[in-house]
Amino acid sequence: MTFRLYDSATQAVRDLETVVPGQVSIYHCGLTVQSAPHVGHIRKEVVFDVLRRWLSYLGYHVTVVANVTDIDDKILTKSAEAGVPWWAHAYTFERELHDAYAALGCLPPTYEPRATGHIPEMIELIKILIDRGHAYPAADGSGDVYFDVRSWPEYGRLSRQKIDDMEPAEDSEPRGKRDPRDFALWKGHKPDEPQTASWDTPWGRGRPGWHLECSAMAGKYLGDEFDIHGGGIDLRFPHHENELAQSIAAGRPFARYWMHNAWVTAAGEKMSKSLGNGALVSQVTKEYPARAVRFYLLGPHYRSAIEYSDTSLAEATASLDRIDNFVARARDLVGVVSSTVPDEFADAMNDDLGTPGALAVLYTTVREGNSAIEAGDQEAAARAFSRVNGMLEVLGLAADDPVWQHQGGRDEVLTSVVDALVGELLKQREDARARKDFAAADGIRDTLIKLGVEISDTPSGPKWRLTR
RNA sequence: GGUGGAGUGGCCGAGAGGCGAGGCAACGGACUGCAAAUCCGUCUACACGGGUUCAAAUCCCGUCUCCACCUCCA
Repeated sequence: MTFRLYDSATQAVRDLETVVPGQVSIYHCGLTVQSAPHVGHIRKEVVFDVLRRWLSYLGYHVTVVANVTDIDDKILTKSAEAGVPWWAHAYTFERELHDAYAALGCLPPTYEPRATGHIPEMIELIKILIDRGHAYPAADGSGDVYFDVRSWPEYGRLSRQKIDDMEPAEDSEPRGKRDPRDFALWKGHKPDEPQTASWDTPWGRGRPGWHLECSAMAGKYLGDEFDIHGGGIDLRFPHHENELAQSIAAGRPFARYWMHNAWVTAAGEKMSKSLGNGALVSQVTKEYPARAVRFYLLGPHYRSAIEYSDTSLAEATASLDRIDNFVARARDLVGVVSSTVPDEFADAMNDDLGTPGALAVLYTTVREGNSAIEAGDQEAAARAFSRVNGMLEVLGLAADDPVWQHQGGRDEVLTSVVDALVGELLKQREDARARKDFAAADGIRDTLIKLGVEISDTPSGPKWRLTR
């Protein structure tokens, strides 16, 4: 079975047919580094990380590009308010973005270009558009350069809107536009903006428009035609519509598939900074294990909205805990095994990245594995263990995946010391149990539980594991 | 006004004409000194009103409610 993906442009699930056989090129719009990322932002990173891992598992050579928008209106406004240079502001939150996606076990993109590093590519693209009659410098001499939507009959194709049905922009000072829906490719420098935030062009000093940079960078790193263009569903219009128009109007075939993830909601409403309901990644990963947060984000399908709540996070933590518990028991019984992936899991993943179905297979396999352990069936336990390993690896949830190693707590030396200490206490507890001094035995157990060590009495003696 | 999406059992969340996704919680049982963990079992749902069909959560018509995009947004 081949990998199939829902393409927002055609509103259909289609078999993945890549530009170059055996290779997949993916561009997903990164963040504007203007403030700290919340769970909603990071959902996109996790979704595309799993996509990338799955395609790699299928044998594709995957190239992922995610840009960093390090210059825009908000960055200029906020940095001015904070009294720091705009680029310092941008770097600060770029680092926070990196911390956030690393915290959730996301591999860094193959290339992560910054908008400000690609001004020449953008200027070149604007030239092509002007030459072809699809762009023009603003009539008011502001230095703005606009895309002429009326010159491009297909404008609105991606979001299936007709130009005349769209609400005209509200701010609408005409600003030298031919049509209110024309969007800025380039923004002329304004006197109150820092000189460092503008570059020379044939049309005067200025800075990039948001839409243009993605077209320019996608073209540079992935070529004129590439496979998958992704981002949050809220980017479909205007951002992706505009990217598509610019790129195709410039003679580039651009993306074959458009993949959009739904948002994270809080109390039913889209998580966003302006509503003040954004749960910061840095905060959430303090309250819940980072792997559990990732697990939570993979529970619903990527095209469904996902509700953020303490209940959901607590549930995800409990569920992952159960899986981890199986992994620990299985490793204890059968040692290290190889990794495989069950067919049903592969089917679910191949069907538009169906993580909910894939997780159902994971749970089922865990139950089968636990049953096998109960029954003392080593062979069946090993089989289940190897499948669980394989599934966890593909989902980026394997506890021993290098992406999690940087988050403390599982240091080897520390673990061996704790192991010895807990072992000593368990020996004392066993002695107490042997002389039927259950009060003393339970006292030791209660202490350990309080410290985050869970005890299980098994036929082969007591076992322990960390619960946090 | 235009475009897109949603309403599923106590809660979360899949599915998208027929064979009970799954998880969490709860309860009952097995196991245990007691627990924990684990396993087995119970909880048979699809906003509302019509219709099509041998068969509808799924298709069609209508109604209600909610969310999102059309302005910066993952």
